[in-house]
Amino acid sequence: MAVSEAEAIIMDVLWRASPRSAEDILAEVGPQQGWQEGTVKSLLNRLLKKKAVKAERDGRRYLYAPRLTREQYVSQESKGLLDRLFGGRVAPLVAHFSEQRKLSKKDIAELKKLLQELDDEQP
Amino acid sequence: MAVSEAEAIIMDVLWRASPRSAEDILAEVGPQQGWQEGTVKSLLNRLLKKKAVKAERDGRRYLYAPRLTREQYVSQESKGLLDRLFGGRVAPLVAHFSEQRKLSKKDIAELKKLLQELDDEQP
DNA sequence: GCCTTTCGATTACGCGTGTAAACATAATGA
DNA sequence: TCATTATGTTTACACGCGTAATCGAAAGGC
Repeated sequence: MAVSEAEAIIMDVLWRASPRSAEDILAEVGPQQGWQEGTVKSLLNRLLKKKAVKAERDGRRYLYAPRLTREQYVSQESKGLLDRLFGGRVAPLVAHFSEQRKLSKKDIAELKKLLQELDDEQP
Repeated sequence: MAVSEAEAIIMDVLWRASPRSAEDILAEVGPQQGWQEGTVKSLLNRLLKKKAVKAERDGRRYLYAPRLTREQYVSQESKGLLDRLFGGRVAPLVAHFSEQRKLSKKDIAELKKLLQELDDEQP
């Protein structure tokens, strides 16, 4: 089963640093999201059930760590969107952002460099 | 409120051609999705409630047409993903697909052309 | 003028989600 | 030792979604 949006916020905290306790996670995400203890605990339990995180006992409490990597998650999500909306092809996606004026100077520069590198590695 | 995934499939039919009757939509999408009449009608009603489609009476029945454009929908969805996963920047997204070997020759060629055109229009 | 067919509208129902309260349990402090 | 605290587990509840069955009304057919 898929990691939901609220769950992904918890994952984000764990991707930044792990393993960490529930208290620790709450401290980082609670104030910002307006979540309280029970909410974070529930989300952690659902993530455990989905095998997206693992928990290791540390005395009285648990320390949580990702099992699903950020790369895996990002891949699933972006492939889903690419397939649903752009026929699975990257160029139309970029064209869309270009039309939407969502390409910054920096993006353009980086994209050029990226394409250059691709040329270099496959002569 | 957001257009859900099943609803988006109905929208797709309407984006391809509209206005069309519920019967018509069912014929196109039912067999393929395994949906039957009631399902399509419900989805249409939810889309009406969300103001994503409009309905115009045609004798005994209605003809449905998009109110939300495909462009709008695609923009919302892709901006959402971009912001959530790539800090709102396009280059990292493309880099991700590149690392994932999801860039075809064709993509690369089109991207080069796109960047070239961007250079041309802003000398 | 009724009966059947054709549409749309309403209602239903199980499941996941967001958000937590309530409960259980073990450790700790008085 | 007994109440309190700290943690995790279970239960709750409203809401949206996927999927339809049912209801209601209008339009023809006879």
